[in-house]
Parts: sequence; structure tokens; C-alpha cells
Amino acid sequence: MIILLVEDDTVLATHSINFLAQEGIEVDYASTVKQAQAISEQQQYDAIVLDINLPDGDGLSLAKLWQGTRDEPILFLSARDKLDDKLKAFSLGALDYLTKPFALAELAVRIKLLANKTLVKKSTTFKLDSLSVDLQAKIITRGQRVIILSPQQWLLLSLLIEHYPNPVNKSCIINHIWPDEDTNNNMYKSLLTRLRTNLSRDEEVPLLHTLKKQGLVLRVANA
Amino acid sequence: MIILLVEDDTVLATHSINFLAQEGIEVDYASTVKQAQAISEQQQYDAIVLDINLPDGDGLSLAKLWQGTRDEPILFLSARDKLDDKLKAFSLGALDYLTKPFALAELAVRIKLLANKTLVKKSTTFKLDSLSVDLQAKIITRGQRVIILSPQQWLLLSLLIEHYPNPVNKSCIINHIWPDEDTNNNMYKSLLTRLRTNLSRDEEVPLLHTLKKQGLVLRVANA
DNA sequence: CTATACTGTTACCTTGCGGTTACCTCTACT
DNA sequence: AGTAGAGGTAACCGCAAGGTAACAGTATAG
Repeated sequence: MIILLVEDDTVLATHSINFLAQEGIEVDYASTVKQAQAISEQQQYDAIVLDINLPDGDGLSLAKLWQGTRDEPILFLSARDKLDDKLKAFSLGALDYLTKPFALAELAVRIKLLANKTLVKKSTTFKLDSLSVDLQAKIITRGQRVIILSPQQWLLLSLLIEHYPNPVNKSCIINHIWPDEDTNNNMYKSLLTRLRTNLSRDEEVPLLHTLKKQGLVLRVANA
Repeated sequence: MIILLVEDDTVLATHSINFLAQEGIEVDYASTVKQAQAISEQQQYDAIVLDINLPDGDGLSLAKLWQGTRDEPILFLSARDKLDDKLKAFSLGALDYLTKPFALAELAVRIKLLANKTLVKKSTTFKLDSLSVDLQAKIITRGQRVIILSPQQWLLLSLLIEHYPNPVNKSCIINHIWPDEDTNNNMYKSLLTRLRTNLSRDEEVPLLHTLKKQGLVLRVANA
């Protein structure tokens, strides 16, 4: 795991680098905006730690510059705990914000957290096997076939996609689709059958599987 | 977007709920551990906000309880900023930790972050020999073979993984799987046999061993 | 007003979970 | 040895959960 640290306080930086090394985190280090830009150009990191106050600019503008071009998770450091700064940082795509002084152990934990998370590309289309779902346009296709779903079926499918690849509890589905009404197991069963027959026709691989007592899940058939 | 807030300070809770509502975040609210368990049972949230100090327990143990069974991102609140608490929280799968007092705006931003941008979490897969268990997606494989477990068997396996590499007491298992019913030793024996035959077929190394008078343990060697 | 689709309801079938029983081995103890 | 108790395996089978199809009531459109 390798990160980029941009921090002008050399004492703090040294301590951090040493501590993170113990935790198995490699660190590229820059003390100014200019340096950061130069160093970072040829490398992709697991995370970037940015101080806000820098001698030749600030971390926020650096983040703004990188917005769109770099996709590393960013954690901001700052001595100020002004709310405005925090909100601005988050609006610039920061994923975390730590106020000085902080414990190095906490920094390490938060860095690891960011590095392990894969950022969500807000992709609007979901694909599984030959199924393709455009979540915004609400267009569903299986191979060449266009699938039209009833409102309930769409609700269920999008719920499953939202939690993919994890299963969703039956009771949770029922609450989601029939928030008010009395729950009736048969309604659930019917809906399920209808969605199934719409998603998989003929020889197409079934995608909707129930794990008994555990829930419903989207996945390609398991051998 | 809907979240679960568990917080015993009703004033703070009220303010939070109102503020979050303005931000378009719906809130289910519980003030105790018991309430939280009851309310949360039939619902899946976009995020869970847990206070650490609660009248009838603490948020940490609640998180521990939910580990593996729920897949919501958890943000902890606490008046204490003791490092130990923070580290413990993160080790229990927390994705964020906010120290009181905090700005409601910051809470809202962090909640949105958790709910929107961390859909793909680090995969929590447990591996032992050729066995691989994805605790979130509930997918179990042994080598190339996909294993499907009954609800009871899944419960037992996840309990063993939770305590790995330590053995689990027999009475503890029985309490966990049959919390209410009359315990019958044969039920336990059957379950055990069934899980064994599912986990290890043919020439595969057995992984489920009982240590006499101590309990059940997952491990490779049988000595 | 007719036609169509959506959804709740009912009836019936299939599956396999899990409690039960029977029988086995192995160890510990008298 | 004999016996008791724990652990392990295999087979049986009732029954609830899951799955399907058909029907009916109610929208909604054209």
C-alpha cells in the first residue's frame, strides 16, 4: 500500500512516515503544492493525505485541480477545525477530514479504510451476465431483448441492484415494496415469479436466487 | 435515503433528526440497544449512526453483534475521544467516528458520504485452506466448488469464523442457534455432521474439529 | 366502452430443512 | 471386562417455505 502525503510541517511528516511504515504503509512525501504535483504525476496511490495549509497554496485548491483527473481517495489534515473548511473539503470530493492534533494510530486506521474501499463510480448502468439495466433511464435489456417491468418489479430489481452482490432480506423487501399495507406472503411470491419470468426466458441463465431464510440475491447461476 | 440513529441524548437526537430531515435524510430513531435491535430488524438502512454510551449497553457491542449479519456502513458518535475507543470501533468495522460536540452539518455530510460513496466495501472474505467464505455476499467456495448451506449451517459457520481461531463452546453454539427451543443433543449432532459433509467432500482436508470438553473449532490440522 | 395491464388472491405442487431415531466407535471409570 | 457417556454417521419423513399457474378485481388507456 502506498500513499502520498503532502504536509509542510517536517517534524509531523517525519513522525507520520515512520509510524505509517510500521503499519506497512509506504509514503511518498511532498512539502509543497509544486512538489506534490511533480511527484504525483507518475504514480497512482492507494490514498492521498493533504494538509490544507501549505506554503505555496492550499490543499483544497490542489484537490480541486485533481478533481476529475485523479481518482484516489483524499483525506484532509488541518489545524483549523472551522466548519466551512470541512464542508468545502467534502464538497471537493474529500472522503475524510482529520483535525490536528491527531493520533498517528487514527490516521493509519483511516488511511487503511480509504485504501480498502473501492470508490463508487456512479455508473448508471448495471450489468450482470447478459442483463443490462440503466438505472436512470429505466431501460432493461437481456441480450437483444428489451424487458419491460411493472412498477413493483422495477422497485424490487433496483433494490437488489442497490445491494448487489449482497442478498436482501425478505422482510426488508416486503417493507420496501409494501411500506404500509398488511404483509401477505403470497404477494411476495407472485411478484418474485413475475420478475423471474421477465428476467430469464427460455434458455437464459437464471439470475434471481433465494437463499432460504436469508434473502434474495442477484447472481449468475452457481455450479 | 434512510438511516438508523441510536442515541440516548434526546435533545441531541431531536436536533439531529430535524436537521437531517432538511437534508433529505430520513431517520429511524432508537434510544437504547434493545430498541435499536427491535426497530432495525425488518429494515435495511443506508447508514447507521451509533452512540457509544447507551443506557443499556454500548454501541460497540451492538456493532459486534451486527458484524456479519448487517452490511450497513456504521458511523460512531462519542463524547469520549479516547484513542482506544476509536481504534476498537474501527476494528469492529466502523467506517467513521465523530467526537462530540460536532456540527450537524458535518454529521450530515459524513452520513451522505457513507451512504453514497462506499457501496463497495472491502470484501470481508474468510479463508482457510481451500475454503473461502464471503460473509457479506454469503458465498462459500471450496476450491472450485460452490457450497450452499442451510440457514442453521450458515449460522454455525459464521459463528465459528467470528471466533476463529478459537474454539467455541458447545453450549454457546446451542444457545446461539436454538435460542428459544428446548435443546436436544441430537439436533446438535446432526447439524454438525451436515456442516462437515458440506465443507469437506471426497479427499478434501477436514476443517471442523471438536476438541473434547472444549468445543468446536475451525482449523486445518486435526492433531 | 372495450382492451390491456397490473396486482392481489387462491389452489396446488415440489423441495429440502431439520428433528428424530437407530446404531456405531471411542474413551474413562469402577 | 462391563458400563456409561460423549461424539459421529446414516436414514427416515413431516411439514413449512418456496415456486407456479390461473383467476378476479381494479385501474388505465385509447
